[in-house]
Amino acid sequence: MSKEDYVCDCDIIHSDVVDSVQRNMPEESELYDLSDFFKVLGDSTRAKIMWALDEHELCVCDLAALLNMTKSAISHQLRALRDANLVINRRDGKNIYYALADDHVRQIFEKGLEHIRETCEHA
Amino acid sequence: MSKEDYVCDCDIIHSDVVDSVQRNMPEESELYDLSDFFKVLGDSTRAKIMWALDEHELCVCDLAALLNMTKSAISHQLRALRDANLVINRRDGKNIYYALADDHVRQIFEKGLEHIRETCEHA
DNA sequence: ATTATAGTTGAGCAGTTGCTCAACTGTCAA
DNA sequence: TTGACAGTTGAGCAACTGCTCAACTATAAT
Repeated sequence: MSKEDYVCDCDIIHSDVVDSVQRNMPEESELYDLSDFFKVLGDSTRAKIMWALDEHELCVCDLAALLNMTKSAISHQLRALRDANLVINRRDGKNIYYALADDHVRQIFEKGLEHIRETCEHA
Repeated sequence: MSKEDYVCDCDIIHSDVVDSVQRNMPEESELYDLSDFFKVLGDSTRAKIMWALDEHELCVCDLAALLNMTKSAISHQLRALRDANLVINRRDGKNIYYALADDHVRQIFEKGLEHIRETCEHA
């Protein structure tokens, strides 16, 4: 790959380091999936839903009442969370109950909370 | 708060559980900060930058060459990462070197990677 | 001083996202 | 079977986001 092939508008300063990092780089698709994962947590409505489900299994109506939003709005966000495998659901009669998908998700979510609490202290 | 004050378009199914979760709910601002934190990681360009900086301290030009993007585009994203306290920088002559802010950030980022790798296996 | 390169910044545009609205399905009770 | 309520879905709109472009600052070399 010659210099002309780069969109990059500068000389390469540390080509040895860049090459080394380049070689270790995960697949494009993997970092894409990773950012998609964080993107789902990166909305305050979904963060609230995640926090609530971390406390207790809840149905759509419960979440709508808790966050004072419509069932539709909640349902749209739950779909995003389901698609990202962050929550699971089960039907019981007319209600559909949602819960966090697994402990891994719980850990990341709680570690995030820890982080911002620490950052606030130091700021 | 009477039922009429709710935007929510449904009866409250489990008012006892909802009340209990409501009481434990962190401040609005805290969950807002948390989602902002995840939002910053929720973009593939920023995820790539974070991954690269997890490997090695790099200057803006290095990152531009590595991701084949303009300095401007990289700089804009680095600003977002700086504002969120995810990276730090130091000037050395004409170059400004960026690195991950702390181990906490590193842990969350790496835990996220673990998670999506596991999820892919199971899917 | 002048020039060159590293990096930042603000405006602007195209693409994305979150909510609303209305129409729909699924389950239960009378 | 009919009505009521839980939940989902797709279109549409307003707000937001990431990149480009051009103009800017900062440092170093001549």
